[in-house]
Amino acid sequence: MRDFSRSLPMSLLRAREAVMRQFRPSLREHGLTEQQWRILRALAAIEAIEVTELARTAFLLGPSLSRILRDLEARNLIERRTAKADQRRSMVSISKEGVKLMASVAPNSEAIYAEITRRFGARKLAELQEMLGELEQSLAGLGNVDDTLAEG
Amino acid sequence: MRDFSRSLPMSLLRAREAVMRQFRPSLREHGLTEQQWRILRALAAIEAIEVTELARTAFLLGPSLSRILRDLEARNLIERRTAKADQRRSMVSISKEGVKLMASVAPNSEAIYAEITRRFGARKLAELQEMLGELEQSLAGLGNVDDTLAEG
DNA sequence: CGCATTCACTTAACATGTTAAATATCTCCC
DNA sequence: GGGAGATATTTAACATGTTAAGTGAATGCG
Repeated sequence: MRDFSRSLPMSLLRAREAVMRQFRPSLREHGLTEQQWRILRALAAIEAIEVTELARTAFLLGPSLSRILRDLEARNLIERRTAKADQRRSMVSISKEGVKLMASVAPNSEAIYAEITRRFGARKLAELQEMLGELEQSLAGLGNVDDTLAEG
Repeated sequence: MRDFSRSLPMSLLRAREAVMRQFRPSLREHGLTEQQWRILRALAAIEAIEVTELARTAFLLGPSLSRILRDLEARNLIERRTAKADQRRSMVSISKEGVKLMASVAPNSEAIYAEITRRFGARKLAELQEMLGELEQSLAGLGNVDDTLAEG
């Protein structure tokens, strides 16, 4: 069997960890996890958004998002109101406090991102992201592997 | 601020998820998580290994590994014995049952990996992994960001 | 209308990620 | 050889990942 430390999943995992390790300490100083930060950033770019759509944008599963929104709301970093037309849906938006917190984290975060870009190279970074996107695309249809390959 | 859905961490996260989504159902049928599978594969390649070294190989943090080893041992998929020379260390190895389980999962896993390679292209896959390795390398030294960039 | 179905979201249960602290053992140096 | 500090591993505590089940509201169709 192929040396698993050279497998694609491991390469992706290690690369992502190398990147995230740069951001986590700074986020932590502001009492934010990586996922909470993703949510705030997604909210900052928009007026208000439904929970399901936010899950798609921030790339979080529903249950995780549900918990995190509960906590962020308790910290007054976000606001929620039920949609008028459909009582099932709730509209989420960032609060004034949330915006303030983002403003205090963003410069640091930007500086780190800039340093990563500088070290790796802007062109290579663009190439890498292009390839990652293509990888995602090429696996997009391959949803139900177990129907075709599993047990085979 | 940069559209976060196009950021490097998100690209890496989505790409990895696209890949892992292919493997999880098959692993799940055998009662294994992604991390447990990584450990078994790491163990299969070697006679015995210390916990700390295994953590490095399987890219898991100590506390996670500690819990998982406890569970795998309870399922008789691995074996542990204390090192003679140093009572602090414990040597971990895969059990006969573990080997058997691996044998039952590996073909499926290999088939999925082959299909991913086919779809994305073997050459591009090699290029991608090369770039991921370079990214990791370029951030290797950048350990203590908060000493140089944070609060700046 | 009425009710089965679908939908949006949450809760539950268990596994892992992450940091800090605890525990046990070993090493070194006086 | 004895105690301070280092090391290997585990435990604790809290946050998220993952799948299944629950809850309440909307929808469709007889």
